[in-house]
Formats: sequence, structure tokens, C-alpha cells
Amino acid sequence: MSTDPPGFVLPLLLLQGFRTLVDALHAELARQGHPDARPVHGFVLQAVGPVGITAVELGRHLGVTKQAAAKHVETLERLGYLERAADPADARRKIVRRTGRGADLLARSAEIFDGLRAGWEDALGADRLRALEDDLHVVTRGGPLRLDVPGWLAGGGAGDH
Amino acid sequence: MSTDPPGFVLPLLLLQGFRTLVDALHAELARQGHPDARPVHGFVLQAVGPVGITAVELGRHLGVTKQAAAKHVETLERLGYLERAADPADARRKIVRRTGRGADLLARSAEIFDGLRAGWEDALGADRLRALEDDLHVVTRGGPLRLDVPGWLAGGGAGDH
DNA sequence: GTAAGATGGACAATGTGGTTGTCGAAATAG
DNA sequence: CTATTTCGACAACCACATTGTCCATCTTAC
Repeated sequence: MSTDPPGFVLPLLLLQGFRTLVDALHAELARQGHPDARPVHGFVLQAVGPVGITAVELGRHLGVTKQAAAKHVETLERLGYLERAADPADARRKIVRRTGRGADLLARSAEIFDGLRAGWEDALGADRLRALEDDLHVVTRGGPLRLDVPGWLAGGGAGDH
Repeated sequence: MSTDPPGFVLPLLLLQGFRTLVDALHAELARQGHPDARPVHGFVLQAVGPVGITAVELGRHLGVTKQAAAKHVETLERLGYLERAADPADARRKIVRRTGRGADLLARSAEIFDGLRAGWEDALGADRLRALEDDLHVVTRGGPLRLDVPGWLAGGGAGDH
């Protein structure tokens, strides 16, 4: 048996794997009418959910401040992926909702990811891919999805109010 | 047999796995005298290599502009991880080298990563972890390491001069 | 040997994403 | 009815990346 690889290759492989998938996703999304979509957008749209959400809640879901969340909303609104409406029950709240285009982006993303996964299945075999997923699930304990990755990588302290 | 998970969980698992490892690394690094170390720093120090490098070359290795690379060097110099020296053979070049502290950070990181990998080995079994690494190696084809992750996630176009 | 081009490093300006802090309006608790 | 909390907006600031420009220096061609 050969010797184990050094520990530091593991994180590199994981990051590279993530990047490989996301790059492929956006290459295909661009081809399917979403050239302006960026990796973060999927996270935000996912967090918005089917029923809508407020900026504060959104920030809480994503692990960033409400201001940062509001900025994303503004961007995605400009791109036509989100819309905001007043809440009739609470004049303070403005509900952020996905537009048809936003839903389309998510639907296509899901489909494309399924295709990419099928590609991995061809390369690795169904059993080994399932094992890979199961194992990652074990070691990560399925933490919440957070998109404060930029600042996190660079190292700025995160933390809401 | 149960049905396959949707494709979009795969990238999430990979990212979460990466984050899990890196968070654990830096928690331990902070305990071992490197509280200011941040995820990017390891990438930079690794790219600098044992013999030193110029800012332009560094940027090329990392997939960012020379200005961005120079800023990282400036930061790491301030933290005591890097030092710059004039090249006697070429008055234009300034060689960036790791300091003793920089080498120490890398050494400790390698050691800690080994420990984290051992933890995963305990949780998953040696064979399955090896399979996971091998499989990731297959699907990623071992691309170069790039640290333009922040801008990449957000979506800004990358590209040197 | 000198002139033209390429390379390395620094500086300035800009854009984006994030945070803190503050404020006013509206809902809720007492 | 008042006090507290919550939501959204505005302003300022910082970090990191980009492009563009400029100068010094090395290299190459003539």
C-alpha cells in the first residue's frame, strides 16, 4: 500500500471540486440566457425561498449583516431576479420575492447541477459518488449555508449587530 | 436502494467540507501563536515557495494582478511572515521571501492539516477517505491553486494585464 | 554603443462587498 | 399611552480587487 497523502491536499481538493462545479454551472447558465448570474446569486435566491423574506431575515440566513443583504437584494432587483413589495400586515416590512426570472435561474441551476452530478457519476461510479456525498455529510454535519465566503477567506471579522 | 440526492448538494458539501477544515485549522493556529493568520495567507506563503519569488510571478501563480499580489505581500510583511530583499543581479526585482515565522506558519499548518485528516480517517475509515481523495483528484484534474476566490465568488472578471 | 521594447515595481483612481453607527417609522409589550 | 423592539434606509469607513499610468531597469536589435 502506498503512503497517505499529506493533510493539506484535502482542503485543496474540496475547494477545487467546488470551483469546478460552479464554473461549469455558470458557463452553462450563460449559454441558457443568464450571462449575468454570479455564484453568490444562487445562494441568495435559494435563501429567499419560495414565499419571500425580509432583508433582516435574509441577512440572518446568509450570515451577513442586514445592510450587506440589502445590497445583494438591490443588485438582484436590478438584474430582474428579485422584486420587493410592501407587506400589507406590517408597514415596516418589505417582502423580497423571486421574480419569474429568478425562479427560472434556480430551476435551470438545479437541472444543470443534476447534469454535472451525472457526469461525476459516470467518471466515478454511482456507488463511489454516493459514498463521497455520504462521507462529506458525515464530516460536515450539514452546517447552514453561508455566503460570507469572501470576507471569511480574507479574514475580516464577521458578525451581525 | 434510495434515490440519488439532487445535484446541487454536491457543491454545498464540498464548500462546507473546505470550510470545516479551514476553520478548524485557524482555530488551532490561533492557539499556537498565529492568531492573525488568515486563510489566504497560507495560499500566499505556499506560492512564495522556499526560494522566494517576485510580486509579478506571485500574482501569476495566484491568478490575480501584480498589484493585488503586492498588497498581500505588504500585509504579510507587516505581520512578519514575509520579507523583501533587493535582487543583486537585477535592480528592478525585489525578491519576496518567507521569514522564519512564515516557515513556522506553514509547518504548523501542514501538521495541523495532517491531524485533521487523521480525524476524518477515524470518522470515515482509511479506505473511504483515500477513495474520496482519489475521486476528487479525478474530477478536478488537479488544477492550479488560485486565491482569487473572493472576486470569483462575487463574480468580478479576473484577469491580469 | 545606442535606441526600442519588455519587464518589475509603485502610485492613483475606481468598483464592489462588507461592517459599524445612526436615524426614523412602525409594531409590540407593559 | 408609553417604552422597547424591529425594520429599513442613509452615511461613513475599511478591505480587496481591478484598470490605467508612470518610471527605472534590463534585454535585444541594429
